[in-house]
Amino acid sequence: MSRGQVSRRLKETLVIDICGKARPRERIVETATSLFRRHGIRGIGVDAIAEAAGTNKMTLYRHFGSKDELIAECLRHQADKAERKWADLEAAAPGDPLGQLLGWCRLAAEFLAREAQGCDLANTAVELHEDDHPARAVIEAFKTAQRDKLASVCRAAGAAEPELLADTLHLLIEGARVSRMSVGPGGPSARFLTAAEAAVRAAVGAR
Amino acid sequence: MSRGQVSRRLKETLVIDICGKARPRERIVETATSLFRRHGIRGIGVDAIAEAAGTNKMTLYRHFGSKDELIAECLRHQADKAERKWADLEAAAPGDPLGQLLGWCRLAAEFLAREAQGCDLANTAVELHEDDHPARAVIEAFKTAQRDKLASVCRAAGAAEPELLADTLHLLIEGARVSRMSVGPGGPSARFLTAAEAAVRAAVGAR
DNA sequence: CATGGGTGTGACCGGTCGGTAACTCTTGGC
DNA sequence: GCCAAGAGTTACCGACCGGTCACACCCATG
Repeated sequence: MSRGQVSRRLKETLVIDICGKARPRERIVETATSLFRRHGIRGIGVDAIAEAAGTNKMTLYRHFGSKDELIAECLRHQADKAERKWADLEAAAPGDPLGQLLGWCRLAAEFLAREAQGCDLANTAVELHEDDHPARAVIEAFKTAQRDKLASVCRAAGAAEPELLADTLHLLIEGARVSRMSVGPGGPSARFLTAAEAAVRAAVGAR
Repeated sequence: MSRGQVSRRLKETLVIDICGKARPRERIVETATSLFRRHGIRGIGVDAIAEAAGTNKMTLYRHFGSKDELIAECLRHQADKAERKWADLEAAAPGDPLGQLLGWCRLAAEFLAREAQGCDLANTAVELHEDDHPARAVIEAFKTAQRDKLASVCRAAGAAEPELLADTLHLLIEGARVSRMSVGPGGPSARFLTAAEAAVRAAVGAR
């Protein structure tokens, strides 16, 4: 009664307006990702996620089996999204690895200035404490892949020590994101771009 | 009954053997710190903390009022401990700020290799999501103070851009600690010392 | 028109959580 | 030896958690 009066058709329409996705599965992933971000993985319940996604707990469990699997799925989505960014970088500066590297620095700095949250993957790694959690493999694979991609671009750009430059840039961005969560955007993370560009310049010489 | 048979005197003795502290308040802080580290702040209950500290929930609440206040107190302890390290650094290389800076790099790298956990303060910043949580002020003050101390040493060491060097080193160590939690000690965090020393060398010149 | 897969609903389970109350016991300082 | 302060014990509260169940429902496909 009361809220249940609204016809199912109308409710779905409302949800589509809010979230832009018709199928429950994707609505759940999208909604869960943003709720995990806002409240932390342990800070939001599956019931609240399902309701916010305009569906219910049963449908959620039918799709994902457990909250832990839902977490892993959300991270997989985020990882895919991040990996697709490299294609944009290559498209923006084709055949110019140094340009791609500097583009990566600029893109990371923009994201840092715009978005309050840190990296979902890294944050989850901090929040989870079970070694066998399904999300752990996703996190490790993603972080390793990101660093390796960075290293290959550094190598192509002719850096003196490409592995060291890649690790340095990786540590800088990772540190900037976590620092932003501790002291906000006015802290050391504001100097990320300057620090990163200096590291690149030192390794490949002035442009 | 059963477990309660052991006299209070004996129980306290056992706890002293385990934890090295006689007074409940300090045992609780010590125990809570290590349990928060192992299970996460939301992953361990006050009851379990009290029991592990060889006391009980009522005593815990009489001392700290709430779990949130206990969290803040634990972080305060950790912050104090970390701030005391700077005195050791100064004592090891008195009047030699560059030596202190390199000593800081080496100390951080050693800690990184030895301890699996990241920074308790930073991890808590990631885990907590309430803006008005009592721990937030502790975290922000500590992180800011650490960066400022780093900056003053960089300045004394004659770095070309002391603020930038301090931010760079801060981002590197912060990134190394969080990276270690994502991909373990074999990842980019293993290159922290090399990257940090390179940054110092570039700003101060060869030693 | 029939059917079956995806979906919605509401109730329920056992467990855990942070926090409180009332009472007893122990101990150190006077 | 007394007494207050600190500490221990037990039970309890209401809320919420992840997860399951049985059942009704809608709608596209045949």
